[in-house]
Amino acid sequence: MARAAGVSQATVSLVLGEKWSGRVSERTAEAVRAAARELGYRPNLAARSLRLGRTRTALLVVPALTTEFFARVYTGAERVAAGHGFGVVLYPSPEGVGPARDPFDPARASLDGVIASSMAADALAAVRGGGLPLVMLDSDPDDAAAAATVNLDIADGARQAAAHLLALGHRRVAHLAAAVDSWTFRVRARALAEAVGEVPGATVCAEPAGLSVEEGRQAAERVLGRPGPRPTALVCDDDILAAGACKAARRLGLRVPDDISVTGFDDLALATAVDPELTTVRLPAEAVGAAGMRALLTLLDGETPQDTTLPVELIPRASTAPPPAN
Amino acid sequence: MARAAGVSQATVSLVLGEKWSGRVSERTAEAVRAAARELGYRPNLAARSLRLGRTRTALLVVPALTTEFFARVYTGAERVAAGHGFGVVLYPSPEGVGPARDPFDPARASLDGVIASSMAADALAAVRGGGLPLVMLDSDPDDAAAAATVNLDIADGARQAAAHLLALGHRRVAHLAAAVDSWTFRVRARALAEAVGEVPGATVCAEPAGLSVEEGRQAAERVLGRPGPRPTALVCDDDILAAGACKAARRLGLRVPDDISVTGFDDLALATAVDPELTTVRLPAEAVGAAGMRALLTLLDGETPQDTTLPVELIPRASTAPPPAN
DNA sequence: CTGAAAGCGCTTACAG
DNA sequence: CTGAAAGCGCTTACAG
Repeated sequence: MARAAGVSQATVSLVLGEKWSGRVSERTAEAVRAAARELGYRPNLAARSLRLGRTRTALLVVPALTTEFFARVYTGAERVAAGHGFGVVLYPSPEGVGPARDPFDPARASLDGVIASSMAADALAAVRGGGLPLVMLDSDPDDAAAAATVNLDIADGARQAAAHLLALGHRRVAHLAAAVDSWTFRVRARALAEAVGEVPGATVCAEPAGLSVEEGRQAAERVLGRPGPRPTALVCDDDILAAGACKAARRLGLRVPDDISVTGFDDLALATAVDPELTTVRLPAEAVGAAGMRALLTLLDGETPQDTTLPVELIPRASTAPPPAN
Repeated sequence: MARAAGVSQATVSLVLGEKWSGRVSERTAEAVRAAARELGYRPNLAARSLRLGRTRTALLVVPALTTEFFARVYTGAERVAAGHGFGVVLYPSPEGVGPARDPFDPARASLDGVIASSMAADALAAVRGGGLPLVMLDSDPDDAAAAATVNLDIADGARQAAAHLLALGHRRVAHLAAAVDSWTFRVRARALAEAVGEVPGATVCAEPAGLSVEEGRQAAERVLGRPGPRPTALVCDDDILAAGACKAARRLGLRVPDDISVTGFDDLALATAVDPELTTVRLPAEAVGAAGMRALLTLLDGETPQDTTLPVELIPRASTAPPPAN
């Protein structure tokens, strides 16, 4: 205890907590700071939490940390949290096999709030009822369980992709749809269908695919191998799927983008690692995390955060071109 | 407090802490459990930490969370931690611009130990001197600061890549070397040079590259565009660099693997997302995280963990082949 | 301007 | 077998 080196416990707390102005003399304050520096003193957070009844810790529930996208969401949330003396604890859904873990051990009891992605619905179910303030990410804004929602303008992104392809002259588009029952993917499907439906003679058909390169490749091979006129463009629900679609095209002897155009969603590093580089809808993952954390902080302040919808942007690259003359 | 619903505080603590056998009657124990269930009682972790002087929290220091590799390291560490009632807090090094954050705010004071990657050296410097138990990942085993080290057999991986290429008939290999001053990359360079040096007439030249697809591409273009006999194989320090190398080859009109072979390190999802799929040295990232956490737990038990070296495996895929006849 | 005291919710000897 | 009490290190009224 820094008390040994000067004054009383209360004074130390005041000075180090920046609440001393007009209550402690400048001389004393400086003495306290010097002693703290000397001793390398750090306040005990457990004691502070106990006293304050808050832990300044948030739980981020994500489907899996091994995907670049959610790693970035975390990064954004964490940065904002740090600026407010908050910490973010991750709760990645148990992926694959393995015993389901208790999300509250050891987190729950020392949590102030939860930020959750709609894709981590299962994990979230365990957290529900905790009565903790909840901010949902990329989710149905009408979900009553969430005190606030931070969304991406996903529908607009799907429309931008459709408009890009339509303007290029494509009329037969296939949608490689993520086989995940989540609000964000339903929105993509609906917006895409509507946008394409507005152009006479244009059609979309949807093909479900698990979220992996391999399953994307298989789904694309199904679509492209089907009898009847072949689609000239593949709109994929994310970049991973799009990478799989490109592999499928190549296997079938089709060139991207000359014979078939491909678009993705996310703009992961993968989008520019593959060749040709992917035309994709960039989702500002870090901004999502940051906005989620801000909303949670607002909630903890007893105020009502505004629902946010972040804009989204199509990045045209080398995987799209006019359809083959034929 | 569950006390209201039954007995004394001490009894509740004993029962819920599974320390009651022979000290509390079965009847009382059951009554306590029932009451806890009823009230949805959760012990306050801050109070427990304060009392026990331990927080059951570890800090994982990594260079950046946005890379799939470290996301997996975290996943492994987290899984082990959870099995022991421990939490893992991430401290990603400040990447790019932005104010350097204080790694101790709010983590430090409530940390029991640190697990750190050698690639996060800068961030670690801030943590040093904290006097916390430290487990280093993929680092120089002679580093005195670490109480334990968890390593990958990186040298063997480099040797496997070299042997694979040499067996295929390659004699001129170039090394796209990560431009990061870290033990793990120095080991790769040395092991590769030694392995190639053992074969008469075989040569390696190293070309530094920043760890991105774009910088990998540029470095590969420098190597391949140089006057004199062109290398027939490119050994890259990671998969990202290898993806860049493949793009460079294609830009120069060279086919992978017919004209030039490429290998990577890591075996990220990226390795099979690109076309052709990458021959690469698979590093068991999750196992590294898990072993790191186990070592830290051993340390916290007052025992001395053994240094670990995890085996590594070359995965031959489509980016390597015999050199062109010529 | 500064200090003594209470109390946050636990766990762990110590009595009984 | 069970309870009363101390104490972990803070912060915040409350005195002085």
